Amino acid sequence: MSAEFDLPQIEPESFERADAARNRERILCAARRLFDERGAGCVSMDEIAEAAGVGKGTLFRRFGSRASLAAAVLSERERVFQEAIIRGAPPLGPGAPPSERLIAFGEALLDTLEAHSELLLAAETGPARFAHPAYRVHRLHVMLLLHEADPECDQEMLAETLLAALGAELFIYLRHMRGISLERLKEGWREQVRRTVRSPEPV
Amino acid sequence: MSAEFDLPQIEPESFERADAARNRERILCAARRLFDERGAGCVSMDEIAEAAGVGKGTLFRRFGSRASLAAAVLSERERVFQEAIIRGAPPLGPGAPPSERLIAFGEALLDTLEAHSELLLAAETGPARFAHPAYRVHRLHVMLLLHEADPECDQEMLAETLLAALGAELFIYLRHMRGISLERLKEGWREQVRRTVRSPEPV
DNA sequence: TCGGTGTGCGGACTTCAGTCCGCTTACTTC
DNA sequence: GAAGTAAGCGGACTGAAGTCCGCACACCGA
Repeated sequence: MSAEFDLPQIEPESFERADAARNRERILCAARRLFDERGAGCVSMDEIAEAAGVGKGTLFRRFGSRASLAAAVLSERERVFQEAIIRGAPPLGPGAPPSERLIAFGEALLDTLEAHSELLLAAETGPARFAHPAYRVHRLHVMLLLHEADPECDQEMLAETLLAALGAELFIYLRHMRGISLERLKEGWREQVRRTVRSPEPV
Repeated sequence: MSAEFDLPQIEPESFERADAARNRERILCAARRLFDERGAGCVSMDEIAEAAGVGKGTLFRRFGSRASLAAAVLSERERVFQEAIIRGAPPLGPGAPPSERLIAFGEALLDTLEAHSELLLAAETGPARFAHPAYRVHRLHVMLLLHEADPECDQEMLAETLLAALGAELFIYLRHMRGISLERLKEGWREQVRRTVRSPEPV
């Protein structure tokens, strides 16, 4: 079932002039390097443009905003993650019971946050972030698993609220400002999934 | 039990010179008016300073940031809300069973979001927002109710993740970009609370 | 190979949040 | 009431995101 995603793809940009493609690579490359060296919060768009050897206008023409650029830098990793979810081994991929897959999904996302929270924070800007292809894939995945686990529930709403618990702002606050361990965050996620996924108590 | 909050209070600012107090009032007044007239997203700090008849430096000295100013504008409403939670009538106030109080709490927050989402969005900036006094009161309230409902659960984590479902960004996306009705959002909250609040299934 | 054309380039410009610092003035003390 | 002083004021300044538009050159057809 979970194979019929129509993965909204992020990059190819149907037909692109050669100079445009080259500049895009340059920009992504420079951005990746700078974000990596100094942390996403300490790199300005001007610096990225300069390091890439292109004008600022070009940078914004390609990527539209700082948040989009950060998302584009993350997209390779995201592609691998989606592959693991859709066709990988259980419990992340198909084969395990839905609640276990949901748990594995959240744990994997928390691991990504642990490794790249700053970049993920930069990619999460304003309410529009929920419309981003990557987020939509996550949502759809969670919805399908919830449906499998409990066809009666309102998967659409529950998926949104479950995913809200995995947002970068909350993660950074809990992990770095409150010092909560990654393991405890994962246990919190497991508990939330266990509580959410059972069919409702009979009244 | 819920009376032993040590409410982190927001405004009084122990002793203030007369001109400082006057300027603060002017600023709050102008901000309230402009936010109201044109929407929080379309008002710059310069405009507020000008409308208040003070310099920009004064504005920032008083309120520190745009987000703090928005929070301050909301604080009167927040005070009333806290009063209703702590000493008001059930189901929001004490007297009702904890799950009902939790439901009423979320519904009240959703009503506030419906009326002031833009302002709440402006007040929610970056991971630091979770350290704001108002948020901490909400969290403590939810934790106490969860503890009452189910002393075994990890109230701290569950409170954070439940509250994440009531964030302004998610609300604006669901309500205004996806067009989901307020009633459905409330029903989603009720379902989430029902599922969260029961004690875990025996294994 | 050589125009014609429209996509894409670049960097000056705008806007806005937030900072800095020399000047002013409300309160205190005598 | 006068003088001292520190809290407070204001607006010029900084830095960063995002826009605009005249110019260049990559690609296409001949």
